[in-house]
Amino acid sequence: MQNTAADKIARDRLAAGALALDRQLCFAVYSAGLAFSRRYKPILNALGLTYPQYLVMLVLWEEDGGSVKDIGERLSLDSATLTPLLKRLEEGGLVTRERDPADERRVRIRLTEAGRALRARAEPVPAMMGCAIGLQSEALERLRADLEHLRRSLSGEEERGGDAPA
Amino acid sequence: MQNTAADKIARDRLAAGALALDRQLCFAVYSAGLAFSRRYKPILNALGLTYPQYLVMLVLWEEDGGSVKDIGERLSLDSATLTPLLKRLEEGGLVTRERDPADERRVRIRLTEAGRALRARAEPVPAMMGCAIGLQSEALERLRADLEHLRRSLSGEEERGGDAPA
DNA sequence: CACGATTAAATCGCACGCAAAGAAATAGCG
DNA sequence: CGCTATTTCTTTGCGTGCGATTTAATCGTG
Repeated sequence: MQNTAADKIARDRLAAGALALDRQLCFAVYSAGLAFSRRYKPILNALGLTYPQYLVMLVLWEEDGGSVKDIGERLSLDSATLTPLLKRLEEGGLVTRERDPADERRVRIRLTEAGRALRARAEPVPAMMGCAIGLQSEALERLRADLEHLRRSLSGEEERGGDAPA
Repeated sequence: MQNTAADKIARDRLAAGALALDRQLCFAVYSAGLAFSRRYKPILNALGLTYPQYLVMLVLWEEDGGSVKDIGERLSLDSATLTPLLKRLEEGGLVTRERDPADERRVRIRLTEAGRALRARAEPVPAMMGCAIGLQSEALERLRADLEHLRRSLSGEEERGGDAPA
């Protein structure tokens, strides 16, 4: 595989096409997501949480006592992911898992006292992360909103304002 | 945990704080990333690739013959992630893995004929994904650029007013 | 009430993503 | 040259994500 100059030119022209890594929105999102989780890791480590566990705790701090499915809908994760994660939170003493007496199919997740107490220690986390981001809050909010729109489009939750339903 | 109306109001005020899930940029990125990979899955399945494998192939289609480290730097993934992934691509007959004779620490990754041929089948993928996204291309590009900036900030590649070489 | 359909979790298998430790080769320095 | 430090890749272990399957409970219909 010797590369002649002509070969390289030919490859570069192809690379400039639709498959160019650097123009993939998906890669930008993927890569930013990894960067986020790496940045969060040492901070959340101090709280004894992984990044997905932190997200689950955010849900619970807003709305305690939901079922596994409820939490899954909030985060768009399914029970195959959440069940083991929630068991680890339970082992860590942050939540309890109990079958709902009114519907034994459901498992209700409730914060323990330790789980609620952890909220205070998590309070400064967003500000700490904010320092790591070089964007003004208006730009941040626009970016967040664009991503939410993107997620909705990708999930097929089209919300008509221009997107013709198939 | 009976919820009185007062409790709920108290919780909502807390939820409106910095820890509110729906105002976390990190969650928007995380969630959009998962939505992307779910959307890509059936398409890439037809090519016999996972989503991270697809990203590696994008790199190789642009620049063949790099080392594991080279690919890792392009995608910001380390060799612990890439080694097994590349072995699977090798098993699938898409790449070869050979120690570099000039430096036996390196493993050079090269596309096989099948690996190069797969490019043609991948060509329509971006257009297929484009249809799934409800944004104009200008907005898309702005979003992509914002995310790239975000990734850089998070990775500590700060470039305040241009990339200051360390 | 019976019984098939649906729903909610759990379980299993596989592929990441990464920290930590290990192995092999090279670089650097006296 | 010799020896240590560094670089590159590999391996191991753990925690996600998720498809597929299983189990148990509830729903809907007759």
